[in-house]
Formats: sequence, structure tokens, C-alpha cells
Amino acid sequence: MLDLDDYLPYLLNRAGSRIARAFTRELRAHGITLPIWRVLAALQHRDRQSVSQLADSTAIDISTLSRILDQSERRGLAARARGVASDARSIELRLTPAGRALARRITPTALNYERTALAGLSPAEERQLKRLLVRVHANMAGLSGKGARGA
Amino acid sequence: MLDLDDYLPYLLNRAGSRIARAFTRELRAHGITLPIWRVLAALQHRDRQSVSQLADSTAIDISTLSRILDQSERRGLAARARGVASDARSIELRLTPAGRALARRITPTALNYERTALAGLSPAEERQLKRLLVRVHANMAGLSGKGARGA
DNA sequence: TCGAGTTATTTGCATTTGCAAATACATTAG
DNA sequence: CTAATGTATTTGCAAATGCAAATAACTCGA
Repeated sequence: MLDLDDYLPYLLNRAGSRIARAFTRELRAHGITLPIWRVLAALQHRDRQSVSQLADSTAIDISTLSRILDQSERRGLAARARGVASDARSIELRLTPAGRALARRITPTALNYERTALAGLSPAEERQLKRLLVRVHANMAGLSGKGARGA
Repeated sequence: MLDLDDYLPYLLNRAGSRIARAFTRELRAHGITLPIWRVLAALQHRDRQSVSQLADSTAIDISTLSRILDQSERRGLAARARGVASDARSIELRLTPAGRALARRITPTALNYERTALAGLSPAEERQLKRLLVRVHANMAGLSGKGARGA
């Protein structure tokens, strides 16, 4: 029988949910939701992404993301531009100045939460944790698509 | 500005979401959803939990969990028993034989996914990753409650 | 024993989610 | 050039989510 305390998906979900929930509350003070923050952070990190690129990098379902972009656009935080890229099917997303400013304002709080989450870990442990998470993410690449079959 | 590729909440969410999505699809073959699987796994791991204990261990919001338990009960996978514990306010949750059997049937697939996620990591790295995730989870303990204030 | 104050669970309700179908644009074959 | 097919994004819709309010049950003091 499964030993949950040693089962990666469980440990990952638990840790991730706690951080997400705590940060969601923090974001209320800034008037936005966690998904919107994710969009801001991802576009701040790399601007002019397409919707599908952004869906992939934020791990938000593309149809859900489409609606989060509606909200972001309505609030004047991000903008869609069709036909800008070579392929007019895709849409180029950009942060507005207001969106960029908001992302910058939230960043210190975000880093604060990260520090809390990592409290007590040595710099080496922190690096190791992040590296391993990147590898796990890469390992699941093929399986997260649409027609993925069982491992 | 935030370097996402080195930002723990982002890395955690990405990795966790990929595993969750892939496993959700896998669970369809067994006729259940991811939240129900989490309930089964948690109760298999430790039976006779109360609703709030289970909410805490599965990282599912308690009101959402209440409804997931409705489903689990309707499907004959879990059962609620009021007044069994010393305190009749709390409810004792138990897996039914069918629930236990289903959990056992799914376990090999679950372990398979974990192996996929951990592919290429040495046993030491795997242990380290899990240990660090436990510590991160513990670090966020205070902040995930209801009236939690910012870090 | 009654009631004020607490904690555990459920329910009401507005919002969010994700799958599947629809739409928009592109490409390639004939 | 048109049809057929393929990829990017959005929309319809039923189900899931999470906060806040309601309910159930306990505790303790007068």
C-alpha cells in the first residue's frame, strides 16, 4: 500500500497548495487573483508570448487562460494583438505599462513568500530543490499533452 | 524583476500541475476523479480520519471536500459515521471494502507515474527532493490557515 | 440546566474550471 | 483557386471551487 509521506505527487501537491493558498490571500490586497498574477509574472519574465506558449509556461489550461486574459485585458493589465506575429492565427500578448508596474509592486512580496517557504534550507539545498523540480517537470513533458497515454 | 526559472512557487506549481493533469487522465479509466483518488489514498494511508484532518492532509478546501465525500459515499467508496469519535461534532471517515479495493488497484499506476516523474534521479536525489518538499510544506504551516497575515 | 461562546461540518451562491465544439486563420494538394 | 486538412484561440456548458453563512454539537460558567 502507498506510503503517502514518501510519495512525490502527494508531497508536491501539498507544498504547492499551501504556498498557493497563502499567496492568493496576499494578492487580494493588490486586487488580483493568483491566475492573473501568474500571467503578469510570466509576461514580465518573457513578453510577447502567444496564448499557447503562456498556457504552457503557466500550467493554466488554454481555455481557462483565454478567460483570464479577458479579465487582464479588462483591467488594463495585458493586451492581445492579432496578426503581429508571422502567423496570424496566434496572438501576441503583452503587458501594459500598468500591468508591468503592478508586477513590479508585487514582486517583493512574492520573493518574501519564497524566502518563507525556503526558510532553514542552505543555499545548496535550495539550488538542489529547484534543479530537481525542473527535472521532474521535464520528465512529465510528454505525458501532459492531450492524447497522452499511460506511463 | 522576478526570474521565474529560479522561483520556487512557479517551479512547484509547474511540476505539480503536470503530474496532476497526466494522472487525472489516467484515473478516467478507473472511473474516478483526482480529488476522489486523493481521498482514497489518504484514507488508505490512515483510516478513520475526521473531515478536517482529511482536508488538511489532502490540501483540499474543507467545503469542497465535504462534497467530494458526498460523491465518494454515493459511489460506495467511503463512509461517514457521526458520533463514533469521542466528540460527536467530528465525523469519522472510513474506506469501504470497495474503496479499499479500488485504491489497491490504482496504486501500481500511481507508483508508475511517480517513477516516470523521478526518472533519471539517483536514489539520493530522490530522497533529498522529498525531504526538502516536506520542509517547505512545514515552513508554510502557519500561513495557510484562515486568518493568516502576510510574511 | 440554560445560555453564551466554540469548534466541526455542511450548504448557498457566485465564480472558475476544463472538456468538447466552434471559429479564425494557414497550408497543401489537386 | 478551391477543397480539405491542420493549428491557434475562443465559447458553450456542466461540473467543481471557495468563501461566507447556516447548522450541529460541545464546553463551561452561573
